[in-house]
Amino acid sequence: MPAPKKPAAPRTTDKVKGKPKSYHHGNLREALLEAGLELLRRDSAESLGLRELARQAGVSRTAPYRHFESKEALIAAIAEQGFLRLQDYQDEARRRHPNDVEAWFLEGARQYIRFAVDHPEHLKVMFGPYISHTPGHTDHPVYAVGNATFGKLVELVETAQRAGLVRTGDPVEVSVSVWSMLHGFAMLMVQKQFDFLQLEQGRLAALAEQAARDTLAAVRASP
Amino acid sequence: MPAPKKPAAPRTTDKVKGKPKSYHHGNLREALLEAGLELLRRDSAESLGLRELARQAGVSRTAPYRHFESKEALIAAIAEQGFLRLQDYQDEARRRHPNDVEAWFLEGARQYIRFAVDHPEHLKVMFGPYISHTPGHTDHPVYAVGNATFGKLVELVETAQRAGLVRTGDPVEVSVSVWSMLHGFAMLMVQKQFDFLQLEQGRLAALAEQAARDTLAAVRASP
DNA sequence: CATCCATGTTGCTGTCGTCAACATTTTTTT
DNA sequence: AAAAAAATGTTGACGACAGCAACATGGATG
Repeated sequence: MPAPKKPAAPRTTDKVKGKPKSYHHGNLREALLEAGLELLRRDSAESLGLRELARQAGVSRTAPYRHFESKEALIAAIAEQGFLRLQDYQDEARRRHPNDVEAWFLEGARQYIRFAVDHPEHLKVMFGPYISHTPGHTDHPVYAVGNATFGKLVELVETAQRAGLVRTGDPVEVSVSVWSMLHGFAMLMVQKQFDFLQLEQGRLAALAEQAARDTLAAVRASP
Repeated sequence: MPAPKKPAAPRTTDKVKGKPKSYHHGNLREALLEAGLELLRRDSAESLGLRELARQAGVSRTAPYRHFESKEALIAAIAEQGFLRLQDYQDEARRRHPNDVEAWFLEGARQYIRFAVDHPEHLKVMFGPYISHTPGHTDHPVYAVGNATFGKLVELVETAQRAGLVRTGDPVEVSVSVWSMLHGFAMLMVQKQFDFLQLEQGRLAALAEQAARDTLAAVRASP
């Protein structure tokens, strides 16, 4: 009874050292995505390069091209992960408050910010200038996933409208305002643009809570 | 009566062609900034490189280093210009409605978005990931100018608070919400993130106006 | 077992940012 | 006015990068 399959990684975890002589990596694609996130977390910027990633994965410089068409494609793949994770965060908000639209809305806003706090590197890649938005590139999966994420927001807004919580009108228009507020706060925070305010410990959390509440206030139905 | 001084540019405007044999450019610093904006406008992205700029200015590759310490310093200088211009836009809002706080506030919001529409390349550079926010870099003039820009917003908020238009509380906290909303909308727009909504002609302007109104709603004093 | 094909490698080209050393022009000092 | 100093521009070089082409390897499939 020979082992029928070996889908798992033959290489366990060898970032740089330890080369178990296998010519094929076995799990390079995921290893590259993981290394990419790791790099973004540490170096926090542009420095992310295919060669560097290859090095981290213990593989040769052009090996990544067997799994990603280009550097941009790799970054787009990471962004795609990010959108999926953000959707998880949103689902969690809905799960916590299935019967209270206002609580759901507020928690959704908090969860957006929480996602930014937990995964800043994902957010930077999702909304940074790395992914080209020129027509022709828009067939990459990341766009579909991004759209779906926005779609979830629109659903929430529609529900909130039906409940009389949020002002009437084109739900997409309302959603754009909501998105703008949360996106703006999250990006400014993640990019450390609030640092010059010299906020004391715990003050940022208060700001985040206020931003969440203000997001609702921005689109709340007038009484 | 010999001409006492020649502070103006001996080279008029020669982007690539026409080399009036002068060894010194005479106005390289500004020429580089201008060329940088031009490049950002066209190529709309990362492609901005010191060598390319030097080429555009009709000068040799490392000449820019006599005026900017590094690529990042040049970008920071462009960003600085941007903040100053944004302040002009804000001053205009104040000038238009000196005696009506609500109109001033709304116009200020509109002017922020208008700045984004008129000068997207500036905005991208001001808030893109090009300028390092790690401690040690924060001595560049761009930070002071950026702070001053935020300070103007805080002033407006304080005035609006005194007039009973905007909710009480730490004006900085309120300002952060206002900034987040406008920044979020402006950045999403400039980065073409609304494109997937397939907005019809003129629809974006409606979205912008709504965003401006929602910004006020977000922090309005409860009646 | 022979073949195919996905995967990984080495070699190369053209680009970039930046440093060092040198050249030229302008300004300041003697 | 001559000489020294400062500002500005140039060429050469280094290391790093993205990406292409040609080649190598080894597991999967007949």
